[in-house]
Amino acid sequence: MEKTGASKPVLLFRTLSDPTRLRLLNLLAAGEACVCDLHETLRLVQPKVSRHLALMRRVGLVEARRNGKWMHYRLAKHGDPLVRNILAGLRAWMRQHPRLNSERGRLEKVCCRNDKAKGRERKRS
Amino acid sequence: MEKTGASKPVLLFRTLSDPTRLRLLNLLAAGEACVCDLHETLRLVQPKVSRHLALMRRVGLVEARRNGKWMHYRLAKHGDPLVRNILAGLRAWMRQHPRLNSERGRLEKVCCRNDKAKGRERKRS
DNA sequence: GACACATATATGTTTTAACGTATATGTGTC
DNA sequence: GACACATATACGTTAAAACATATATGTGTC
Repeated sequence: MEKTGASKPVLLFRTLSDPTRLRLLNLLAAGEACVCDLHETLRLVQPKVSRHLALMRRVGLVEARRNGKWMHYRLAKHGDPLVRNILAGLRAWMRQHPRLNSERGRLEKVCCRNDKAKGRERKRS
Repeated sequence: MEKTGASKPVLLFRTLSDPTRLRLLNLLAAGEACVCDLHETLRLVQPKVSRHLALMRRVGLVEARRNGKWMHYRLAKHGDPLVRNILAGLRAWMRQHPRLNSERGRLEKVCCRNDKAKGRERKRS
């Protein structure tokens, strides 16, 4: 392994080279979110979202935090200048992309709705 | 096609997510080079190098120029800030990578040697 | 046109990654 | 412990990428 020495950026780029993962990163750029919000916003089946999040987590792009039944994902704080640089460029690109912007907008609504549901659930107890 | 709108960076990242292509970019970061110099430096079979160069050319990462029998490849001038940003970060990373540095060093020697051969060939005519 | 050399592409095969679906794990409530 | 819900993983299938090898193209020389 690691014959040519370029394996770290290769892994990074490979991880970024999937539309679903970029859409997830786009949503997470707006802040922390739980899996249900993400998969509902993107209208993707839950295992698909979980799988991609797990992959990005292994690579160190995102971090996770459990809160009761919910897993909250967020962008990782990247010490590596290469990663920081690339993510900054990517976020700039995403900000001027209509469809991705509207997905971020949709996430807010979904989050809101789900937070209320969670609230109600807690009230019942 | 283009359902989520993130296809451009996806293509870019996918193109960058291969060790051979990164090694080629690393060599081209030092300047123009012809296919024979590249495949000799990396000790890879020629079709493999040609294939990867063709792919990067289609994506717009590199440009080519024919000079007699030889095809010279160079990094493309990237108008797109995303590409520029990413390539700048990548080059910075490569510069501090020993194995990639030594490959760039080897390229110089190979180039030198091949240029002499080309010169001799031209002299013969 | 015949030949040599540099480069490109085509072909068949193998590897890798994404997918959908099913199922497992983990947590809170009763 | 039984159940409901959120999330994760396992499994079999399908699609994409990389590969080695063979062959085609393109250019210069005679």
